[in-house]
Amino acid sequence: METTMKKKGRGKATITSQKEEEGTVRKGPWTMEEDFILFNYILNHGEGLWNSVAKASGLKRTGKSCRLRWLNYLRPDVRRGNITAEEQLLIIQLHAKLGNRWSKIAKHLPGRTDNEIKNFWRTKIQRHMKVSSEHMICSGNSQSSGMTTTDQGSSGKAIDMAESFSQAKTTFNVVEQSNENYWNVEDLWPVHLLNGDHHVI
DNA sequence: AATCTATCCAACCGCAGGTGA
DNA sequence: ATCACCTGCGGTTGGATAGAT
Repeated sequence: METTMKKKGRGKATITSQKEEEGTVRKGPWTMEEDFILFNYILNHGEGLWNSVAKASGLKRTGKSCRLRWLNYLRPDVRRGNITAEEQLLIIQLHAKLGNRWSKIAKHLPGRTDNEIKNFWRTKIQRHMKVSSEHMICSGNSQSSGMTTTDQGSSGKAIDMAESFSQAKTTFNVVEQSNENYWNVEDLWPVHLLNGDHHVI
């Protein structure tokens, strides 16, 4: 499995203040220790009731934050990186059908999170559409498609995208991501086993 | 080597819907 | 019917990193 966790902090980094240390809500990147606590708690007690999870586990995080961390990162079936060509095609087709219903789209892609798909769409597909749109405008072909780079206009265009995906994927140059500087979620498992729960997923 | 720019993506926020009192 | 709380979703932010200059 490719479930991994980055060692280095990413995303919003809210400096942990003295106040936060003293009991208020913590924000920003999760530490490995927090991941470990949450991971073990959920393995022992199950998912759901996120506010209870946040309180009972002793994490100074909101229930929302715990839920997000679990769903997007710690869940054992999360697949990371390397969105395959087939997955890309599926995303394009589903987006054409469902629009920005990322969670619905994610349900069709086992192991992929709505956040990951959303990020993928925004950073890869939308940009590709923008680039190809500009290219068509430059070459005088924009009149037939009425292109736009917004989501509103992207669904119809996505159908074209799907149709021309075979060619596109050669130029997409997407997804080959490095997994260096990651730690594995599996790294957390042995300790969990030591805690006496052998029902590993 | 230093600086600038573009890209990635984890995590936040606000809102809406569901549920129970 | 109303209120409060919880959960889930979609949009956005901004720090880290890679690549270009």
